[in-house]
Amino acid sequence: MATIRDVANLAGVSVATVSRVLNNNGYVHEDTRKKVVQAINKLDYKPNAVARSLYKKTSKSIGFIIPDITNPFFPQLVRAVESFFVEEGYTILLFNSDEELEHELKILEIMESKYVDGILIVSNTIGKDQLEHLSIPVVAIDRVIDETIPTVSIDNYHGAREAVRLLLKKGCRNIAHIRGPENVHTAEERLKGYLDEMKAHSLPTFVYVGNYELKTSMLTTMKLLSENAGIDGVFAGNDVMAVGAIKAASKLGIAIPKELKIIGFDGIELAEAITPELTTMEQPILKLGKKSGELLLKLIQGEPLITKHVTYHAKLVERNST
Amino acid sequence: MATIRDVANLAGVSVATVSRVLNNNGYVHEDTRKKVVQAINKLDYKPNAVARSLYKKTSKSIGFIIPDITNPFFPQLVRAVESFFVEEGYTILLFNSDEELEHELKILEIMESKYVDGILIVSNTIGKDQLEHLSIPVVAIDRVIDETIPTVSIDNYHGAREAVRLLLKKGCRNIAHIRGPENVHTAEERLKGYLDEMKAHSLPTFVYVGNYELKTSMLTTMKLLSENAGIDGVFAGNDVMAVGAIKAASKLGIAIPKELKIIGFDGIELAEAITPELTTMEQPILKLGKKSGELLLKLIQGEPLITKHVTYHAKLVERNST
DNA sequence: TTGAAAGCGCTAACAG
DNA sequence: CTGTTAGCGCTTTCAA
Repeated sequence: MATIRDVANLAGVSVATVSRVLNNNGYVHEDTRKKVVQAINKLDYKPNAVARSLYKKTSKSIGFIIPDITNPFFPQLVRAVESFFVEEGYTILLFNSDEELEHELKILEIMESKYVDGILIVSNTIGKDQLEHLSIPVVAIDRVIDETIPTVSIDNYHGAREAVRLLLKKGCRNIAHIRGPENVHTAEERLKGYLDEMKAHSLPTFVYVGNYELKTSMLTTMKLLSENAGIDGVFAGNDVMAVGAIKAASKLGIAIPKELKIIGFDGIELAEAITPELTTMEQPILKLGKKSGELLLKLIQGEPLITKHVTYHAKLVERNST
Repeated sequence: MATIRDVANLAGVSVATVSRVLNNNGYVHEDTRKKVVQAINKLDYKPNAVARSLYKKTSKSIGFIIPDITNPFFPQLVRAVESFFVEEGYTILLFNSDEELEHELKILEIMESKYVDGILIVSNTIGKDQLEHLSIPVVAIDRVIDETIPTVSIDNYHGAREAVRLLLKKGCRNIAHIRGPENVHTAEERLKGYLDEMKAHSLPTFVYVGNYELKTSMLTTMKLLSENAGIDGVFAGNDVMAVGAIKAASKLGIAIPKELKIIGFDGIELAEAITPELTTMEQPILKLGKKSGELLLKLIQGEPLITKHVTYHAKLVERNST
């Protein structure tokens, strides 16, 4: 690999001059510029990003921590984030944390030592303390970690209420909720929305704990259906669990949506792939990704954030499961 | 951020000594080591990976190019690769190429300038020429790029034959194939397998071109069913298209598997999420990821590769669509 | 308009 | 066992 020195020698100039044409700053005579460019081409010279990083204390890279890329919610988010930052000349370092705090902390250390310019994180486990002392800008996605740290998320509470409202409108009266894991912020909010909406209509509530996974949800649905006669609607805490609920109904020979109506939350692609297609509260996943990229970039560039917290709304998408 | 010099000053030793305790090489007296360790802790010092990279010409990072993380085949692959390399102390730079050559080449340049230690790539578009002159070890996954470059893939040809054989065994005689995009290696191999197996049984062939996507495949299936009476089996080039075929059948009111049997290829999680669950030729995706990691790591460490090409076999997983 | 030289933080000879 | 020093490849004063 050719270095800046090789280019300088070949062009018969100093490295400083080469650096100037590389970065397009400072004065450099048109003739010398040409010589330098020629040398660059001839040697197929590419500036060494590591050396540059060392000096500039910036790496043109973003660290992105997600729980698990295998969870269908994240591929789209990652894609949106990556697209945004590639445009801006940044590279994405991707880490799966499995929501394990210890792992997350290790990742944070790696990021510090690698001089990442900014951090994007989706986590329930991490707290503001571990993030604040970081000296690297951070934006949280999907889950609010703390008032002080910038966040892009959606209004889970009202989304949940709207989901329940649809079931109500469709005639359901005995609506069960399969909630996401305890202590997970999104799951708690959605639960609260369900509870409040049901209470507002003086209807009974049926809450079962799921873990945002398909198989467990299928089993849970079977259980909840056998334990409670007359359930005519299910609001699942996310789409994956809703799909599990649909599978359960189909195994039990229960007709959807005639006998049982099911609504999910998230708007992942899977919702459209299955039969019947799943009605869901669709999150603007791409927007989440893009907006969090924008906030982080501003932070990196030292601009102040007017609003630290951006909240989007989930949109009802009616399909065939209701 | 504290530097090695700060640590040295605080501990009252030279930077060399600090470096020695950091890297655990060379002699250093137990007492001095202790002083250094204390200073490190006191300052919460983390070695600067960028500076280290510059000197060692290695970055402890791996570049990974995939077409699109949004394609359900890749999350699992990425996860497997990431898990493997995290263990080994490497970081993953993830890039989506959309299979665009121009984009792939730009990514390669970025990787060179960032001193990535190794490259993993899934691509149909790139050729050996652009990879060979690279001076960074490369391992191709899923698709053979060239004899000369190490590859981990599966035997698509025989997998396809086995898929067709199952349909045959189940009594199908008019089996259609929705193939993947033209010029895509995996798609060509699977097509060849289908053709040869059908020919071996002197059965007619029906080939339609898909693009590995769900919606197109659904439309294509409708078309193929309307154009050819008596189709009783469909071998889809991948699971996503098989799901599309199932949706088409369900829209048309065709019973699966009674009237029409469908088999896919890949073994993605979606196959199990839908109803009826999809029979498929399951690829050992995790193994693919792990093995390619192993090969790349050997290459990085300068060990010779005994076998440049590792081929796995897809495994028939019978579910309810056949 | 250009070059010399210092230095980003670290590692690895080389002396001592 | 420890310190001095020369880089890794680049950017940026400071002079010329």
